[in-house]
Amino acid sequence: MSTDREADDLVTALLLASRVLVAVTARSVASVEDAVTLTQFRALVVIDSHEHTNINRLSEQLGVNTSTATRSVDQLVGKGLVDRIQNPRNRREVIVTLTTHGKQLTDAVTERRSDEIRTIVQQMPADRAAVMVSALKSFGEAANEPIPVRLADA
Amino acid sequence: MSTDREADDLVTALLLASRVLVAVTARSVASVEDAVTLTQFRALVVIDSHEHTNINRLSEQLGVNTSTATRSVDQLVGKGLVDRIQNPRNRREVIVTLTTHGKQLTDAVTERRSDEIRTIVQQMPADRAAVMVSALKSFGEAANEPIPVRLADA
DNA sequence: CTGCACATCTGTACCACAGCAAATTTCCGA
DNA sequence: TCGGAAATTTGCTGTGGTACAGATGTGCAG
Repeated sequence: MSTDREADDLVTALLLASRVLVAVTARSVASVEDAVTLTQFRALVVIDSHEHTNINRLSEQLGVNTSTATRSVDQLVGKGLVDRIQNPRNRREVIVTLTTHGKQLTDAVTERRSDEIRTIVQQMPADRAAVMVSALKSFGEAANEPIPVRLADA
Repeated sequence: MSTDREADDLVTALLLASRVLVAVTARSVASVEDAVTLTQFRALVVIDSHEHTNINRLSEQLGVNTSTATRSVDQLVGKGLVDRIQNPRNRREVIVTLTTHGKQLTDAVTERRSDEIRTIVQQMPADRAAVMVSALKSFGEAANEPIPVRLADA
């Protein structure tokens, strides 16, 4: 970044955009709150992104006790959204994976979020939209590098 | 937007940025989870943004029963974060406002979020950052117009 | 003044979630 | 083989969020 002034402007603009995107995300998650609770959905997302995870790592990712993770998985199994599989290499471990039903649910949330974002994007002037893509990619890349905070509570 | 192709690229880029910003927001909120729960914090945010709100409107904004809103306010009052004030015009109504302590808490969260965003922004190439501000403002404005979804669960 | 509607609060009940402690099964190194 | 560590599960307990129904107090129209 060149000047502090420009940086402040960008931070402010991102704060504003952040509110919009968080609200969009909250709505998309709320659309499946009849099927699963917020905690259960967070577990689904972790399982989706870390295929073949066990209870321990799941609990770490969620920042909760292992017993809590066990019971979250219990409920998700009961709803037919995930499967418990014994690891043949290590029978102490349980591997948790999404069922097709569970995958459909997480995909539905993402799709709903995409739809809302697309609706907004279509209202934007073309010239602004054109320059935004590379800038956002750059932002995403910049975010991946630093990781200046603890991961537990993400 | 000009072409569908460009629109899809932008939606994808925004989905990526959205994940970053949601994670940043989640961390900033988690930093005060010792003081208040997530639901209580959501109430604080509503009260902060809609100064002089009553229990009914608060419950509508949160999408919960009025009794739930009453009890959330109970707890927030107990923690010294909000004040109940009898509306002199209408003694049926209770006006809820943030105490200075409550305001400090919500501000602290925003500040933490700004700090994290600033850290990311400083990693970006200057040329990308320069064009991003106007584009993001345009995005924010575009989001305000449509409101294609119900507000209750925001 | 009376009755109805409104705003809030209270009682009750239920479920999700959280952690701690203990039990069980399994793995692995000595 | 034996003992400790690891992974999961289960029992127990507490807190919080939520809704429904009902009580209380207040404003307002007739």
